[in-house]
Amino acid sequence: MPPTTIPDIVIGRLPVYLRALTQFEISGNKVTSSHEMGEHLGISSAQIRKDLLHFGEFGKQGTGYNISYLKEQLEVILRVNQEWDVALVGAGGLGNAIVNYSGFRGRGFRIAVVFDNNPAKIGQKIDDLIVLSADQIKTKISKMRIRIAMVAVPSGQAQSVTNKLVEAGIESILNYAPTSLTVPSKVRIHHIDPVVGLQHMTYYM
Amino acid sequence: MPPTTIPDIVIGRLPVYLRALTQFEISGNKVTSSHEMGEHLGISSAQIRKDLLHFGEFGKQGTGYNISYLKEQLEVILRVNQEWDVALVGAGGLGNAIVNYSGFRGRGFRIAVVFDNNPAKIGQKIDDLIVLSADQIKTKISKMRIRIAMVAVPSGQAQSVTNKLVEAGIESILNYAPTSLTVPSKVRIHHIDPVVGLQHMTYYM
DNA sequence: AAAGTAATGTTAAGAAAGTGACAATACTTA
DNA sequence: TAAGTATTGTCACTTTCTTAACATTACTTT
Repeated sequence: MPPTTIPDIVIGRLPVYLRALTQFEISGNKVTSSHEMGEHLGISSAQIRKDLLHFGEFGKQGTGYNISYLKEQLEVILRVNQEWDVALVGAGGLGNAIVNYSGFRGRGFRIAVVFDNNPAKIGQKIDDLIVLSADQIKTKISKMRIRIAMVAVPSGQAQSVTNKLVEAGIESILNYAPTSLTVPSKVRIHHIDPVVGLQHMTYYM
Repeated sequence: MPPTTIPDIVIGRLPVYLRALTQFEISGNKVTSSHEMGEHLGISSAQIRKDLLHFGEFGKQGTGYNISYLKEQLEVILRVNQEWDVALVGAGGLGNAIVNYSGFRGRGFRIAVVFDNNPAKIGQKIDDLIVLSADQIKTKISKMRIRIAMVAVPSGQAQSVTNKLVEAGIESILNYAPTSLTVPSKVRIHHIDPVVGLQHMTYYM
């Protein structure tokens, strides 16, 4: 199954399926169906079946999907059957919240290092991690072989920080700054902007 | 131009266009083009023109788009030419970061009230706001006529909090908990889950 | 054991979204 | 002023995505 042929929009739904399966598992269920998942997520059952079929046959006709098995398979597909070290730039309020956020662990990610350019922040501890100077981004990330980073600095600094990260060899960036960023095409980027979601909804109000 | 006929996916891109225009404006530009915007956002110029044309003719042939004019128009379309009061449930690390986040102001939103169910948190001040008991969600939201809420509580409590919000008359919810939520069809919901973005990217790594 | 029920895997049709091309228009330069 | 350049508004085409339908398979009940 060559990954190149699978639409990106399908890949984007897999983490949502994975999250739903975790919920079902916590509820004590062993088996689910495309219908149940679709109901829960507001997606048609046909779409879920078709999406999964891009990667193999994970269900049993007449029965449905074994939750823990399908979960494992999705974790392998999404490469989160391992834990990725992630670098965080920005140790302000948002950065602190990100480090203390418990939702990364157990879903494939671990904040391994934090940078900031504010001398008052450097050297301070955030939950086990000592904040390093932004000057060390390149050396530290190279040395630690970190491939994923999060940007949680003010908009004005986001592009220059991103440039440093790219230079350091980062391949994927999660950007919390409310600004678009320019990166080489080989670097993947995702944006977390709550206002985009809010404005999308106010259109309908 | 009847709003009902405009695809939701188009609406979803408007906040991104608006954000880009703000960036251009900060850079001191007065005029932009669909080509420049597309370049900046990684979207084709034809798509941007087509999206905007759903709402009217905002550009001038040969010249491009006046940034401040197009910005104003998008703000009107998205209903953010006003400031919406937003209720926040959850005064933990994430809730604190949300209240202190400066990115809502100036983009149409203001955190107007904060709730938590932890007695240790109730009565505490977060940046001008006093944390109220979650028991007051219904009365307070009704009284203040708040229509938008954010959920920043642990996954296990997210659904019950959401139910309360819906009962209080909330129309749009921004959910920070890493879980899907069930709401009546009249209620709009958006999810902020950083792990979904990360897992989307690790697929390609 | 047979009939009934449930759910997948799979295909084809339909719907939606995106792209390319170009006439019309505005500005710029010689 | 005339020619050249830039860029929108717009349409038709192409590609992509979604949905509906159903044969096949597995389980459940009588």
